[in-house]
Amino acid sequence: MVKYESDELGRTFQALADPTRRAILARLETEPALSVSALAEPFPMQLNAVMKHLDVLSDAGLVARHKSGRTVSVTLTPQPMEAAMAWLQRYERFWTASLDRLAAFVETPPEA
Amino acid sequence: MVKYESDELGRTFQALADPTRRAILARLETEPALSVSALAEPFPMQLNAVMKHLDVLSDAGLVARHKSGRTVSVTLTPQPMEAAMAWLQRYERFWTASLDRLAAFVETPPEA
DNA sequence: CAGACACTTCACCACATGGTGAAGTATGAA
DNA sequence: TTCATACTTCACCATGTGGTGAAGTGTCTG
Repeated sequence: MVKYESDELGRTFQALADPTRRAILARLETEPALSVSALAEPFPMQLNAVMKHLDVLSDAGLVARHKSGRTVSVTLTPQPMEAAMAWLQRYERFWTASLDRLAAFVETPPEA
Repeated sequence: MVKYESDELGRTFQALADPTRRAILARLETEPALSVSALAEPFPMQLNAVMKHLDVLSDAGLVARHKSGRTVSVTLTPQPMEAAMAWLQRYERFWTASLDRLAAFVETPPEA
């Protein structure tokens, strides 16, 4: 279980897997620069916990923190999502054009 | 840390976060129905470990298993990816049209 | 039936994750 | 200088995750 590799895409998906983190990103979509405490305020958890989520998000490159004075403002840097979208896009054909073909595969014997 | 909720989207992203599982899905994209052992063969781990990955993938609804005789064939059922794509798509504007506007946000003081 | 084969399940392990409370560190204000 | 504010870090905890080896189950095959 070494996980020494960089695996950018993995960190992106991992970061997106938590509902709290998705909520943080969703808030930053409409309010483009929020302080850490403003971000944490709506959540039913301690500031520490939100900090850890922010650590995961910035390790994944999805947000950036900028200290100005004693407040730290968090901004969206969603470029890593582009790679995630691109990865998913390879499967798009399965739920658009050839859904019936997929259904056929599902019923196909294993040696086909 | 209850995690009682269903959180379909979270399970999807969680399933996609592991490189082994992404490799499994990638293989199923081109070879639409593979047996469990055929799927496991290229990986440097025991069959058990691959089984656990398949459990995660089928819990997320990304693959289906169909037993026929003593072999089990695994097929791609990537519908949950559609929701994941849709979620990501909300952020698409940030890396296409208004990248310069994003850059401006990054430099904006926190109270803006 | 006996045995191989394909898969599943069980018990276990090390490390990651998501939370807590409490203490620590700058920085702005009185 | 003193104190509150805004984060950060530390120590800890329960549970989840990704792997192992070994045993169990159902299905062909000789």
